[in-house]
Amino acid sequence: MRIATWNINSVRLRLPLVLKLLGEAKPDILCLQETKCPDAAFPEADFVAAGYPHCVYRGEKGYNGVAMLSRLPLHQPHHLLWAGKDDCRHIAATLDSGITIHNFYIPAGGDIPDATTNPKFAHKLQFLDELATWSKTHAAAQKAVLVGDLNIAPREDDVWSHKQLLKVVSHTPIEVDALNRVMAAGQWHDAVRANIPDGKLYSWWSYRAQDWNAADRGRRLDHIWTTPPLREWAVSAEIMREVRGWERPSDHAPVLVEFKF
DNA sequence: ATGGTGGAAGGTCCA
Repeated sequence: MRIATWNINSVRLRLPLVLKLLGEAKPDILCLQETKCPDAAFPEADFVAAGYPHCVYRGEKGYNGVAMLSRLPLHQPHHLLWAGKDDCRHIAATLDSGITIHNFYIPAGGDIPDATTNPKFAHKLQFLDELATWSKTHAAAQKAVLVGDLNIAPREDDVWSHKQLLKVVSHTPIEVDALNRVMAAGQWHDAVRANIPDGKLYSWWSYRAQDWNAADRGRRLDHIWTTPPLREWAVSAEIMREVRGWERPSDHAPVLVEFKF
């Protein structure tokens, strides 16, 4: 089974790219973030026609939005409220095997890494704090996969320059510590780094570079984790960097993990 | 130190 995650930055604008990815990478489940699409306008019929008959999605106009496209039946679709909002940053569903997939879009956090002056950063930290609390009681013993745009690059080799990004939201110590607390609380296992342990690895490159590929100032913001019962089942991982070079791309590349189940 | 781009809007906000 192959599970992929991709921040698509408008599922309607990039519908042809999603269909191309489904055709080329053939994931069994593709989790999307930033669909920016109300549910009534979600292009479900296109995904059904492409061989993904089981779709769950939660969107709103303009911002946020998460979805899962699946070849396999998805049961008990649901979501939880985070940081006191109901803003389409989480959706979950369970496979026949009893494995639950959680798809998250964690707040980006704004520009200033200070929770006292920047409400967006405070929101991000509150979301992470609640995710840690929830992970402690709901994750470790379960068969679960957590994927998504977590908007944090935790390791030094998850960013192009650790030193230059220490004060840049997505790689500040306060965020990295918060994400590490989530991982510890749920005993979450990083299935991507477990399979690609060494070297620089990115899943996002800014639109603001003249040549994103040549500059290569990326960050690994998108993640696929498992709980301990599934950790040995994740046998390979890939970040599809070439997709960032497709026409009118998302600024994120898809991340894919293959499981032996 | 600054500004750079892209999406959904139809203002600006968000990333």
